[in-house]
Amino acid sequence: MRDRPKIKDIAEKAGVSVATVSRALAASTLVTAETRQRVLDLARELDYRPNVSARNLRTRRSMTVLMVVRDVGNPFYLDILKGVEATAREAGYAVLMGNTENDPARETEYFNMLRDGHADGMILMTGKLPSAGDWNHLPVVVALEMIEGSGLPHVQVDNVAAARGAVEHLISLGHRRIAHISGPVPEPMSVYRREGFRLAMRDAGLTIPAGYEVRGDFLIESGEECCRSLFSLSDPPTALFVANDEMAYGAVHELRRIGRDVPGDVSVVGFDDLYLSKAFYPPLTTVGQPRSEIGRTAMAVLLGILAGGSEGAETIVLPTVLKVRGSTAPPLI
Amino acid sequence: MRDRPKIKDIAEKAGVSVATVSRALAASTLVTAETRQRVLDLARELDYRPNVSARNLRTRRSMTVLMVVRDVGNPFYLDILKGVEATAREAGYAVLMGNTENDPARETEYFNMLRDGHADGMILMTGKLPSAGDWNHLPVVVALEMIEGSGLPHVQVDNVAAARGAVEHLISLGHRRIAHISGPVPEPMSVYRREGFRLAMRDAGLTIPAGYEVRGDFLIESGEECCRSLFSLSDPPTALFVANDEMAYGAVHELRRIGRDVPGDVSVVGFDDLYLSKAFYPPLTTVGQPRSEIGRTAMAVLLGILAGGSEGAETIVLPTVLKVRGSTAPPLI
DNA sequence: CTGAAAGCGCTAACAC
DNA sequence: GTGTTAGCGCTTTCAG
Repeated sequence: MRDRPKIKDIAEKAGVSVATVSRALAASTLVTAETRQRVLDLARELDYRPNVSARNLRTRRSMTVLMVVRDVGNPFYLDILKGVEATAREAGYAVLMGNTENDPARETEYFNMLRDGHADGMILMTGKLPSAGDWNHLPVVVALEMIEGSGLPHVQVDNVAAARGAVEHLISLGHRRIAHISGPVPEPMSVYRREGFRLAMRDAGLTIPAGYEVRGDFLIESGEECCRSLFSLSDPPTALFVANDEMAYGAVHELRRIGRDVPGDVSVVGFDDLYLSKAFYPPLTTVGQPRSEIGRTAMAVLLGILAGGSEGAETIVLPTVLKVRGSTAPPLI
Repeated sequence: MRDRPKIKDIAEKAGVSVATVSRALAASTLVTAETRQRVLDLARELDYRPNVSARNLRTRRSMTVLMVVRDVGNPFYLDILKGVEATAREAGYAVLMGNTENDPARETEYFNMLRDGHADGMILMTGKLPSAGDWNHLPVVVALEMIEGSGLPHVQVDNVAAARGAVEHLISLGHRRIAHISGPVPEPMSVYRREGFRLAMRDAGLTIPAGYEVRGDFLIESGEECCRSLFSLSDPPTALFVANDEMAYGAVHELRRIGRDVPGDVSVVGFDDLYLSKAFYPPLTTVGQPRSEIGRTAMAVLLGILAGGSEGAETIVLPTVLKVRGSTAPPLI
């Protein structure tokens, strides 16, 4: 940073004005090919790099986007981040990471970064907006989660339909006593997946016994605990639809501990298809989300907004795929 | 961004100069407590936020650091990122993500971001420096990997000693036919872990049979392939030391496929202690790295450099812990 | 303690 | 086509 050559240095050496250099660098048509080449050569020779702060100040853009998640430590976000990153860099944008850890103050703080010029737009995956303030006109794309009534564009999957499909798979195998380990209801995503479970059961004419819906928090340990609770019932289930893979890992772990074979005694379906789920034992049947594509699409929508395009609060729904693997089988009876 | 209040607006309303407002906002001692309060109140009222581009241009700092990895999609980096992020934000720094995917052009590009003012410093976890150019005086901290002769500060673990400890664990259980699935030698980290394997074997007076060292690439699939190669030997091993957990998952997968029980027939030790390794079946014995602390420490060292402190190329070595779980047991014989 | 004024390095009118 | 000039919004001398 210290003593870096600036446009003025190039201008002097080239015997032209700073404006011409700026134009040449910007590949403007308003320059002779010859002067342009001279400037370019000089720039390379001096190892010139434009100062981004100066450029940002002048253009009022930062060429940076903010990707905000609840927990950077969650592997689920990885492929999404990768998709966002790839699409962003193709368009010349850098990606800043934001991590809220469910702290309202930090949620607000990241929104403020949009206003102080830190970033031009945001991909929001926390599922919530700061309580105070008017955030609706900001260049924000909601991904993964759903913020009802926000008027913001969304990129997501149909959690209800996907969950329903997963439960229908269990039903089609012959299961009738199916339990659900849900996420942290009443968060929308958890509610949707539970709703899919209920719809599938209802459509098959099956009732959900008392105690067959237990609430977890998406972490491995809570999968174990919920499973324990389910198998202390007098009439335990033969199949589990678990709202995410991590809790499914925990559930399988617990089942093994209490001596139940998966899928021999109990079938288990997860949700998300984390990349380790196929290496899991038994390989986990689960709902695959197109994570990388969610990231790419969300970024593409954001780029559209930043380019001054679509103001409409479109909702893009991407398809899920049920990955049938080794953790599901027909019931014993 | 549009029509945001600026310092000038506050100055006018407060009836002071912009300089005074700037000072008040910076909590300078050169302002009366009273004027300061007036400015602060006004700032809150107008919902003022300083423009970062302007500030960065003037101060010649971006208050941003760059964290560069080979592959953002690798879960291994998660806790490190989390540690970096936490320490960075405490100090008022934002974290930009860089993803090289082993592309030399991108590696150079991220270094250039240091020079164009995009970031003030960098935490480098790719294990390599761009070939051309003089990067040694830049505020860069190498984490996780080792770049010999770079003259840069490092934050890492002792891979040789850790690997050695893992193999000694297998030896102490009674194993003598121990094989090693290595990472992509000759990358330093892979070489070190293999070196630890060799030292432990040598010290125990054990020889390494031909074909007992196979080279993988750190991915699940290569664990499977390497394992297949090992168990097509006429005299296969009774224990495996695998250079990372992902390949260990693949190896266990393959062992199961060919009908070998883990740890009954074959013991397996991994390296990294990914957070799913304890939910794996069998729970994986592995070397735990203090990932979050690596991130925090690397960022702390970088902050020290940015504060104009230590120029010395210190190397900080953090401790590893062997997590003995269910994938290792004494050999059958 | 406060104000006036000078830029940080760049882009974009506006002239020629 | 090219040069001149005026800022972008902020911090920081330098006077007072």
